[in-house]
Amino acid sequence: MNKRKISENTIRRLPRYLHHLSELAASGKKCISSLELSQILGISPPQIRYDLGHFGEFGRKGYGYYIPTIRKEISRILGMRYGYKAILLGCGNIGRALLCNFDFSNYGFSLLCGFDTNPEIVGTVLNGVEIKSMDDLESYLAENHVDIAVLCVPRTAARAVADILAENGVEGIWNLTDTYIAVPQGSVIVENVHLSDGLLWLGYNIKEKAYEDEKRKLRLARQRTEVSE
Amino acid sequence: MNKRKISENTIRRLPRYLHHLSELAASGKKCISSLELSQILGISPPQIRYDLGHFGEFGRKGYGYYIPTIRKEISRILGMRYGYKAILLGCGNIGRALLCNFDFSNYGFSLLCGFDTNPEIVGTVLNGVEIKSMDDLESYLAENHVDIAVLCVPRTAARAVADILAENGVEGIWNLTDTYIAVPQGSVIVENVHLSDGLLWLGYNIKEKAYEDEKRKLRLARQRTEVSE
DNA sequence: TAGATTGTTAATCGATTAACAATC
DNA sequence: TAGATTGTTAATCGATTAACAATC
Repeated sequence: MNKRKISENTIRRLPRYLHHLSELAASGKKCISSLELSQILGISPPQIRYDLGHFGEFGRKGYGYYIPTIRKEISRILGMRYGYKAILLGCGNIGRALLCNFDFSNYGFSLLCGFDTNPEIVGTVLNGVEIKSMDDLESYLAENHVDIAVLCVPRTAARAVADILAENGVEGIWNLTDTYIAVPQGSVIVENVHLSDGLLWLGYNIKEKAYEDEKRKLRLARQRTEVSE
Repeated sequence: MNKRKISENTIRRLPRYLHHLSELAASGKKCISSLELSQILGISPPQIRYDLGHFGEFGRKGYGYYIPTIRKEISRILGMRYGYKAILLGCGNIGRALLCNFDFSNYGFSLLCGFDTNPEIVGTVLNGVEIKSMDDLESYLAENHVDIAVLCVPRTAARAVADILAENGVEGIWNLTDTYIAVPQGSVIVENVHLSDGLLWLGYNIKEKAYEDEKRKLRLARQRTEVSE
């Protein structure tokens, strides 16, 4: 372990390592080499060793990595033991889907409450989480420390709500609206999910694959003609 | 424009370009330089020019890019004009959220129907989309060409459903379940969204920022002591 | 001990950017 | 024309990987 710079890509890979290691642990596996892990992840063995090497020496030469140790270490690196406090803004379809299905505690977060503007759901409890009025957001933030806001409001409200969050000490915004949010450098940290980007990426790759398949077919047809001549 | 290799990063940036250009178009802007666009996107001007340069010469020297042209070009590159056919698997909370809120047609996709196992919702219509029985999935795929499957089933069913999709000619899987799916090289293309990865990334960055802030505070305190001595 | 596998450096590879000719 | 900005090459920067000493 040394002070070499940790790349953004390394950080982005850590949650993936954790996910697969948890699956392996659930299946009863205790130990794994970087080679075996690389086959599951599609990431090269030196890449895995280098990534982990930024944070310490977690493996054992000649054996590999002990899964419980490495899971604990990655959780620690990701800050999962801090019990970050989260609130959820906007309990429409997406917000409700997260409220009801997403297991925040499994990732070391605790979801304090939700906020919405609709008077019909304000005051109700969804999956054990109370829905408060959006009007009370600022006063709530003044009285409670919130680390992360899960932003699920309509796109038209996204910027305004993000500003309130940033001005009131929220550390991070998990932006699940269908727009991007930009904040000044050094202010709140934003993860812009923007789901549709992944769908468009798929569309591009399907187009390219069809094109490549077509090219290969033509090449094969040409070869066959040449042989028969 | 030439045959230089197009990087994965370039493709991943295209949907973002498109999103911001659409917002600019909606605000009535007609023309933009790579410099101005870079300030909106946080991507360097040469990066933008280089990215676009892979696909053609869309700008005008001395002026910049005409927004309608560049939007059309990026849509074309992403394959948005092919009207890809999509189906949605699993109409639980997340699936329903996408059915009701996600504007597939806005991204050039058409959502044909949904599938679920719950007999109470099979046969119903949600936001104009018919929900069919999961039992009929294979026969549906045999009779209809489907480009993309939006996978929202429970994680326990994810792999089994993905296999059926891959074996029956679906080109791409937009995997919104909370697990990763691996398929053989050259088979169906998978986009593993795995939402929680982004949340963990936020957690890491909050931890690091707190640590950096702490270090800076200590440094300042030390400097002040030295000055007063 | 022999075999296996880590941790880490140096070499390589690929992505970004600086710079500038072309030209609107 | 002068000023602005693209498109593209060459230079730089950073990320990945090959290789191997260390060692379980």
